[in-house]
Amino acid sequence: MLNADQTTELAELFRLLGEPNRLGIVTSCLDEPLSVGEITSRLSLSQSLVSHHLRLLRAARLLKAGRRGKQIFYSIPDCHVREMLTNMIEHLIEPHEQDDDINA
Amino acid sequence: MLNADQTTELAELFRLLGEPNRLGIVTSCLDEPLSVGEITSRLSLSQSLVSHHLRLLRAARLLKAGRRGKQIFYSIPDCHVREMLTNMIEHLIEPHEQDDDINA
DNA sequence: GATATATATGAACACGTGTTCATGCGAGTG
DNA sequence: CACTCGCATGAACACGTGTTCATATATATC
Repeated sequence: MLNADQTTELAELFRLLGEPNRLGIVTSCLDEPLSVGEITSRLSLSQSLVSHHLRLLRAARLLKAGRRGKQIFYSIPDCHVREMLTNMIEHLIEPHEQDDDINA
Repeated sequence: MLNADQTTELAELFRLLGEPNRLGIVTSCLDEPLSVGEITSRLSLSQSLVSHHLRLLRAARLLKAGRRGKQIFYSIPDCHVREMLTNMIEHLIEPHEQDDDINA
């Protein structure tokens, strides 16, 4: 299916989305590009923290950056990321009996 | 978009997929249900480790378990998980100039 | 029922990582 | 050109978490 390196690389993407604040940053950019300041105030996080996270998300191409005047706006780079998030949200809200058990 | 609790819950799902061994376990079950023993030998991991990971994945409904004879087989529970993985893989292999930079 | 096989669980350790505080940098503006 | 605003970076700490070793459970088979 996937070799070890690919798996590690893919896991790295998921790991980035696996931190609440970071995921919040990504999802907040789903509707419209947001400036760093906007993200900071909407999520009530320190500006430093947001910047640290944005750097990682940008590097992984989970967000893309673009300057508009003084500010830098972040947005979702492609449809795969968007659809992936959609699917995961659907999985989350999907009704489910907690058949955690072996018997299904 | 998503409230804080939903974001945390969703992040938890991604966090689980964000560990290479765990992601390997999930993706190895993409094609066909696999027994714990099969997973253990294919990924060359300790049986204990695999079981620990399976427990978490099962609880998060990223995998479902079913007994067949002596063994327990794990498989992907629904289409959302499968599609989500597909999208993420496509995002991974997507050609990209490393425009990590602000200028796009 | 006893033994073996397949999987699950618990405790403990080593390590990575999210966060903060302080500071640096660069583009726009007067 | 100096100044400021918006964002980025670096160091350091506190905490969570993946892994292993040892052991427990449960389902088949004899």
